[in-house]
This record gives sequence, structure tokens and C-alpha cells, in this order.
Amino acid sequence: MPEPVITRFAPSPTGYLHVGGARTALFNWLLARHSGGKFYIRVEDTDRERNRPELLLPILNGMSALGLTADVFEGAGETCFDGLVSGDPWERRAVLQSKRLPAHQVAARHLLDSGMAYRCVCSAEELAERRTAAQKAGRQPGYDRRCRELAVGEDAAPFVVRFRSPLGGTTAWIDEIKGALAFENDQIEDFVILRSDGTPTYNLAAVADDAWMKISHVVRGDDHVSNTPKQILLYRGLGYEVPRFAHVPMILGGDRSRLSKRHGATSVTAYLDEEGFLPDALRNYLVRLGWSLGDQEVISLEEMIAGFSLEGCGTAAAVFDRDKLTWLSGHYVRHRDPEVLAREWARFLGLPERGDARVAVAADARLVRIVRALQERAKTLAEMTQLGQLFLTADDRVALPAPDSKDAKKWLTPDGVAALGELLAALDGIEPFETAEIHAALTRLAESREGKLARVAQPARIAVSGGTVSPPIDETLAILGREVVRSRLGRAIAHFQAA
RNA sequence: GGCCCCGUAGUCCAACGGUUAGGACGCUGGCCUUUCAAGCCGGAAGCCCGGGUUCAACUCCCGGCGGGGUCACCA
Repeated sequence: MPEPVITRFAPSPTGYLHVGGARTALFNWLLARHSGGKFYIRVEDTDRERNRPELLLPILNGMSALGLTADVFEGAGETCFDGLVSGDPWERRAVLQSKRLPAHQVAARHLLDSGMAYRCVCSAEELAERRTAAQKAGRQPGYDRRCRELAVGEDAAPFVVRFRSPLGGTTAWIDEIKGALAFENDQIEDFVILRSDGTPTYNLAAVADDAWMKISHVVRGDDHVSNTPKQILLYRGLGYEVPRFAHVPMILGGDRSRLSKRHGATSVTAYLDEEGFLPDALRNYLVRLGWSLGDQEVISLEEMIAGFSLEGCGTAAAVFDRDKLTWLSGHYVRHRDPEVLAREWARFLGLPERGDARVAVAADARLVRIVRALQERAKTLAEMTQLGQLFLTADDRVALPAPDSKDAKKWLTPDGVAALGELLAALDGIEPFETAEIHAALTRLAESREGKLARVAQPARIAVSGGTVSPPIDETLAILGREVVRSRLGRAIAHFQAA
């Protein structure tokens, strides 16, 4: 009778979903889905500063974008996040830790009553003073346990509640990823579990809630290992079963320090909405960072779920490699159904501050055709937008290169301009104005030029797009349509002839 | 500094006592080609160091070195 697997992602509302957090969430989600268990979200907002919806929503939205749906925690009652508006997809999908205050106080009370915790009246200033003094004297900076045996009563003005850590022995556990881990108990200070305002600190709240939600596997970042012995002590003190722990290694920046803003983009939203990476690609990249399925690089969601295991997770921190993410994204762009891609691109283009690109190219057949032409050369939606600019821009807005620029000098020679003229003249004879017919016409014009298609195609490309790069020229012209091509050809001829 | 973790090419992973150390990104040579991509073929590049254990170590043990994390009334 295997125990049910119940995991959770417990973000602190920071206003954005960090890719490291996203990976942690993904691992939790995969573990639960792999074993048919549950995956919950619990928001660690006991710090009042962070208890604001606008700091939480970006995280929830980032998870939605990656497809990391949470299960409803049935016992949540009034503690769940209701969303900002009714019908919010996250309604009842996230437990708010701040609403568990009474339960946390009961837990602290229990510890106090059983002598496993005590009140401390040392002020923050005194603590800071003694800490620096201790450091100066070369002693450990932790709390000096001054109030440990004072038996401070509850009527004693402002006080915090501290956990009475064991003075000897060790606290150990078998980490599902890192293996056997152990800490000497005298390394564990008498940490605060209840602040002077009566609210719980992280360790108490996390333990009380994980036990309440019956979390079986606590999968979280590496940076939490030193909290683990404290939490194990709390679980035991509270009489709860200790869950399994799995600490996943950090994600590093290029300089091998913890990935942060100074390394560039770190939020899921930035990668998805601003840089236009496909969500599947980001998810695939993230799961591959620290977990592997043999030598397989491209892994579908189904394969991830079927093959995921904590044992398969690596133990070393990994550097975030944007180039590889880009390659993966390109793979997903190329293999995506054009109609689906077109919708995603339209939404990407619809974002604010995207200027010219917003020119109405309704999600119609033409857009899909453009996507087909672009998808094998664009690696992200942003790149697609850039490469597709010639299709999105109004005729007179295509920026032609200066007549004395390198490209113009190479291709818009007198003969190049002449080719443009011949093409312009041939336009009305191309019927229908479609790829194959256009191709035939271009080939004909190339005949008098040693059969070199490039001598016709490149000038045309520049005339029509302003640059030397575009999808195949025949298809490009067909998509643009006879009249647009006529207008751009005429404009280009005038522009380059003047030189 | 104390404690904890980590160490296969520039980067991400595979190998889990016996392989010419495998794959991928990136880099690079070529093919293809109307541009750019994509695709295909080829190349350079790696087991941190030193001791053990063993018939045999990238794999196990110890030490060193290097990197990271953590030491709050933040989570």
C-alpha cells in the first residue's frame, strides 16, 4: 500500500516567478502527476509586506503559462486565495498561509506548554549588539540563549517565542536527492518561531502547514537544507510525521553564482511574454536542467510525467544556458502546428508597446501562411516578429538601405535595378499570382543573368523587405500580393536609380 | 569564519568497477541552396589534484583545492 504522494510549491509573493522557482514547481508537479498524487500551491505570505495580490498574481500566471495546474486542497476552507475577480482561474487553487494564523499560534502554544519553546525578551537592538560583539570576539553569531532558562511569563511585555533546540546529538535525514545529510544539534540555534506581534516565522508556519496539508514530499531549493534540521525538530516536537525531503540544486548564472537579475532575465514572464520563447521549450529546458531521461533532449510533457523521478535528479548546481534554451525554442517553433503557432504569435503581437507590429493582421489564413514561411527560421516569437516585419509593415514604411550601403552596392547594381524593372513589367503577366508561377517568372529573368537566380532574387528581396534575408522570395512575393509588390518595386527602383 | 552541499569539454546531461568516456547546445570545416535558417556529413574540446581500496577506477574511501549555499522577529 504505497502512501499517496502529495507535493506542494510554496512561493513567497515576490512579484514574479523566477525560473529557479519555476523549475522547483515543475519538479513538484511532475512528481505528483507521475504517481497520480496531488500538487498544491501554498503561498508563504506570513510576512505582511508580501501579503499583496499584485505580488502573487505574476507567480500564478507564470505557472499557468507553463501548464502547471494545481489541485484544489479540499481542506482549505477559508484559507484559499479567491482571485481578484470571481471566475479567476486560480480561484480556490492556492492556500494563503497568512490565513492560517490561529493554527500557527496553537502550534506555538503547544510547544510552549510542553516546554519545547520559551519566551524571550531580548530586543532586536540587544541581539544585534551581542551578535556583532560575538563575531568580533570570534564566537558564533547565533542567539546566546540568554532567556532559555528564565521562564518568562506571557505577561512580560513584548516577547518572541523561541524553540528550545537540543544541546547535543545530531539531526539527520535521507534526502531524496542528496542522500544522507546530518547536522550537529548545537549548530541549531534557538530560532524564533513566533514574532513579538504574534505571527509565525517561516519554519513554524511551513511545518504546521505541510503537516496540515499532509505533504508527503517536500521538494524545494537547495538553499533550504540548513532549515531542514530545524523543521524536523519542529515536526517531532509537534508530534507530526516527518515528510520526505528532496533538495534540488540551484540554478546559476554565467559566473556560477546564484542566478539573479544582474545575469539578465530571470522571470518566466520575461522569457515568455517579452522574449517570446515558447512555454513548452522553457519547460523542456528547465526539466533538463538537473534531470535527465538518458540522452534525450527533446522531451514531451507525457514523457516527462512518465519518466520523472527524484532519483533521476542531479546533485550539482547548473548554469542557465540561454543559447540552449533558444535552440530548444527553435525546435518547438519548427514543429508546432502553424495554426496554433499563429494564434500564439498573434497574442504575442497583441501585447502593448509593440508598436508597428500591431498592424492588423487578423488571425486569418494569411497569418497562418506567414507563419508557415517564418517558422523554420525563427527560434522565438520575438525573432518571428523581426523576420516577419516585411509582412506586418505598411508599404511605405519598409526601410530601404542607403544606395551606398554594402548590400545595395552588391545587389542593386545597374543590372540589379534593371532586374527590378523587368520584374515590375512582368507582374501583370503572372497568373495566378502564386508561388509556382512567380518562381517561373523569376527563373525566366535569371536566364539572361547566367541563370543565377540570386541576381534577381536578392534585388527583389531588398526591394520588398529592405534587407537580404527573407523566406523564399517566390513565396514571399506571393504572400505580399501583386499590388504590394508592385508598389514596393516601384519605390525601390526610384530609390536606387537616384543614386 | 562555522556548518552544509557540489566538482565529466565553455555549458547542460549520460556512464553508476572493465566503453576507443556517449548525447546535446555553442564553436568550427564541408555539403545543400535564390538569402537566412533548417537539414546532412566531419572536427576541435572533458573525467579538479593527490593518496589509498581493487586484478581493474570517471565510478568506492580519505585528504587537498576550487565553486556554491546558509548563518534574521525574510522566506
